[in-house]
Amino acid sequence: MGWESHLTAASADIDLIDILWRQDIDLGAGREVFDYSHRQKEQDVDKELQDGGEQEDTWAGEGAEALARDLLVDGETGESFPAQFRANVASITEAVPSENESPALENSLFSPLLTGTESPFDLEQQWQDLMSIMEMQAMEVNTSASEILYNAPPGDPLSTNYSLAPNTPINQNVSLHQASLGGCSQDFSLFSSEVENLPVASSSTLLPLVPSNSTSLNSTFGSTNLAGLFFPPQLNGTANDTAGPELPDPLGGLLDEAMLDEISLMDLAIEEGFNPVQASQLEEEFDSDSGLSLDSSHSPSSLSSSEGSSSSSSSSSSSASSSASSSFSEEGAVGYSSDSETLDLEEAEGAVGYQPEYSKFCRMSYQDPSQLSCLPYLEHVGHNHTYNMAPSALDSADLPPPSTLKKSSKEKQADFLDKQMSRDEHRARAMKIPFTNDKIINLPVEEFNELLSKYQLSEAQLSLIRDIRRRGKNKMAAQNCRKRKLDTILNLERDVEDLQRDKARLLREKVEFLRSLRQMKQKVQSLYQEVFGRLRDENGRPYSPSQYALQYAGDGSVLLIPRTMADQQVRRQERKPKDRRK
DNA sequence: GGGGTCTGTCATGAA
DNA sequence: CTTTCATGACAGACC
Repeated sequence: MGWESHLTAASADIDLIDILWRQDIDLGAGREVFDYSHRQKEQDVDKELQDGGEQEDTWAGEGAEALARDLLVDGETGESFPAQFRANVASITEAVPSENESPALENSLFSPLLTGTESPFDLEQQWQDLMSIMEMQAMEVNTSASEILYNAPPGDPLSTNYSLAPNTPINQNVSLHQASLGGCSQDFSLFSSEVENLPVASSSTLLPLVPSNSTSLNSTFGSTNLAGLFFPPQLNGTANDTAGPELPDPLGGLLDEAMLDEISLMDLAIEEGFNPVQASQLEEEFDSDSGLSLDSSHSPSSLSSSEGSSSSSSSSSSSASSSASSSFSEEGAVGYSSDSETLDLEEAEGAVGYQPEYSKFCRMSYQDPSQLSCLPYLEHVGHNHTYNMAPSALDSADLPPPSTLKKSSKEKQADFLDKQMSRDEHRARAMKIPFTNDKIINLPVEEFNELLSKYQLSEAQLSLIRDIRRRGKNKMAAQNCRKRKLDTILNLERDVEDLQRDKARLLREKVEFLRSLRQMKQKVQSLYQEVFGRLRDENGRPYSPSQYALQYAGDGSVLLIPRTMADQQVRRQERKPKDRRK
């Protein structure tokens, strides 16, 4: 059924995630980087190094936002940089005496594309995404994929995907060991205009950018330091720069801020959420999901709509939910002439119009006995309660037994027929009711009253007839009610499958978007490092990444500006979104 | 014998 | 007020 396709979709997602994860491993993002305890430890060290303290919320403190800050979330892509990363950088920078002190440099490690980490964090949404992934894993027959996620250390595939380890090929590629830009020439094609504009920008506003022909770049900065160039200090609460302006995003409209926030949050949530305990809990949830325990997405509206759809789709069994009562009841009243004595009677009495409706209930086990007569093999399937009498049996019950039968067999048949008769039929026979229970139950009120008026009936008889009618109608109502309930369940299950398919597809798309985003970001990082590393001042010396930063102007030009200036601008730009979100 | 399912019935509320 | 219908709850029959 659809279940299989769902399974395949789910496994495709897992494959995709897994592939991405492996790619990131190839890129050098080791899982140990995300070790939680280690991270915390490193953060403590960071606390001592940083003076601002505004980013030093504890993990337990302020939930997602605190998490985001502590994880040094990339505001652009949501990539979270574990603290160990910072520590490593700090240790490297210590080896470079010419550089400024760790706080600034640490922060300078982060991409100029980094924005403030504050984000409109829809944690619940992220959790739902997580649950989706879990769900897909739970449905995955091959457990290997789920093991990867469940057992993975805090650095889960996704978060690992979007993390940048210090030794990623990107950084290596852009290291200034390379004499030319060939290594990333294709990258420059993205921003060739900016590169060409560099000299113009420098001459017009700020320090002149001296084209680099030096080969001592690496000796001065080291590739790691160059990487450090790449990251503005706005995440840093320290001296020089807490709020340098985030450099204009070269990716421009491609990277919508909201989108980036969401991505970053997703990463965090995933990183947070993928621990074995929660995974198993989620698994249990899904295991116990019978299709009725629906999540919030299956709201009453969904239910009603599904019922409405059931009416239209599932053999037109019921009409639109709210208006179903009247029409359905009509159908039901006629569809379930379960106490009907004979089909002939119905037809003779003008109940013919009801027949087409029988097909509606073919799926149900409590079908109209008259319908069962069309499917004789069903008569003895399942429960054979004495309440309902098969039409054929009813026929022979009302008619005298065939004379060809021996008396003993007659008695046997009579016993059998007695057993087949409903209790009300027994009562009616005992009370000598002069018409069939089918008439009693199914005749319209007027005709029913007419029928009663034709006979002289005792009070007891009338009472019994009214009870028979009431019970008969209620019996049909109960049958209809149960059928509706079953249809509703089936339709809800179908809806759940559809929604799960949609969700899996959306998750797939999301992962693909994240991947392309990551690639773009890496290109930008490469370009930044390449450009900055080649800049030389009047004396032919490279610029210190802790003192200068590149800034992309709106017109496509690139400016080299002092860090302090850049930080101020970042601070200004950071304030705006915060205000907007309040 | 106990549990699950199916079915009929009753009580109740709504239309 | 009566009738009809929907539905939850319960019980009996059956497997």
